[in-house]
Amino acid sequence: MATPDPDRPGFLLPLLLLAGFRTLIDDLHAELARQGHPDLRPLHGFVLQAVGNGTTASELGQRLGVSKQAAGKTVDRLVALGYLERADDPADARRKLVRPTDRGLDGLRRSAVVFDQLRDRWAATLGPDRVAAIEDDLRRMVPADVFRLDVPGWFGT
Amino acid sequence: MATPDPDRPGFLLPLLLLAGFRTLIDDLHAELARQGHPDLRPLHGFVLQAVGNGTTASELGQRLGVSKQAAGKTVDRLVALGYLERADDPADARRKLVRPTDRGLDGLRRSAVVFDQLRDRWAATLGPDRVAAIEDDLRRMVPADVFRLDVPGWFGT
DNA sequence: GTACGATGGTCAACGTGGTTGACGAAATAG
DNA sequence: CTATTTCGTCAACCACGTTGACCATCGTAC
Repeated sequence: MATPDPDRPGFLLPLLLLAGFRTLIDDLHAELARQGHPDLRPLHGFVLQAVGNGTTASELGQRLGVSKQAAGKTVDRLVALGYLERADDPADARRKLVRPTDRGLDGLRRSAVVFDQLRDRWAATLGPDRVAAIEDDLRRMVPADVFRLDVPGWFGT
Repeated sequence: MATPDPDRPGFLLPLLLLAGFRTLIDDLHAELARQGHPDLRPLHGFVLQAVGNGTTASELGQRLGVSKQAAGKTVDRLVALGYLERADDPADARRKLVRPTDRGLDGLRRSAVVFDQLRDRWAATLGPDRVAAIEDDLRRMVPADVFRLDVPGWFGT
């Protein structure tokens, strides 16, 4: 059975939250692919956001809630794709700074624009107040330390 | 930066939807672990739901939107964990029926109960009407073919 | 100034959840 | 009876995560 059992109303909520998320993410990446970023994966947007203007792999791992090794591997892939670059830290020979490239910044800016458009589309259907109400409600239900990115288990399985 | 840029309001919605989903799933599995199912992973609930009273690996793959090979591997793991069992189809020697074991049914029932309790908890905080409103709104925004389970990309990365 | 603990990056091995391609066995269509 | 389709499986691979180990470097304490 594909759709959840109506006798189990609790199944509906997580399913719809996931479906809503996936809808937005799928729309985003379809649009990003059209705009010259076909190899940007759902994970990458979060990583680029977390990199910001520059960090290290360890700090990135903390922000994303994963090990520094996992963060390092993800950085490797994004470097290979041309979205990030590494540079030595002149002040500390152990640290390697991770920075977005121009392409990385372009992807990030386009993501922001597309997400804004998608939110507008939701507002056009549901009304701006209901979208804001969903955001308010969810913000009340998710623990503050889950809403921040620096907590384990944000993505992936 | 961990929290999204407030100048980019669009980032908020997907982040909160994911956070809401993860909060429910994390709470569910913390409770399931307490109730004797510590090795049930987030994915497994969907799979058990999709198996229902019995299917084959191929059909399961279609329902879950993944390849039959991926479905087969997941069934392997759930068989090893004691949640599913395979049996030959007397009517078709190619097919192998996949059925939940008693333990699988127990996990499924407990998941349903816990999800219902979690939804009640949300209703106690937000009010039953707002929870229902979130469900209604999300149902309007997700394409029907995404809400059904038999579409690619439901879980995982 | 040197010894030492904490930190940053990397390597290796592994687990899980996916993919595609190939292939044999069994059912079905002509 | 033969051709095609379907089911299950094997193999190779990829993305993303884990632990454990290790070395280089930094900061501190003596």
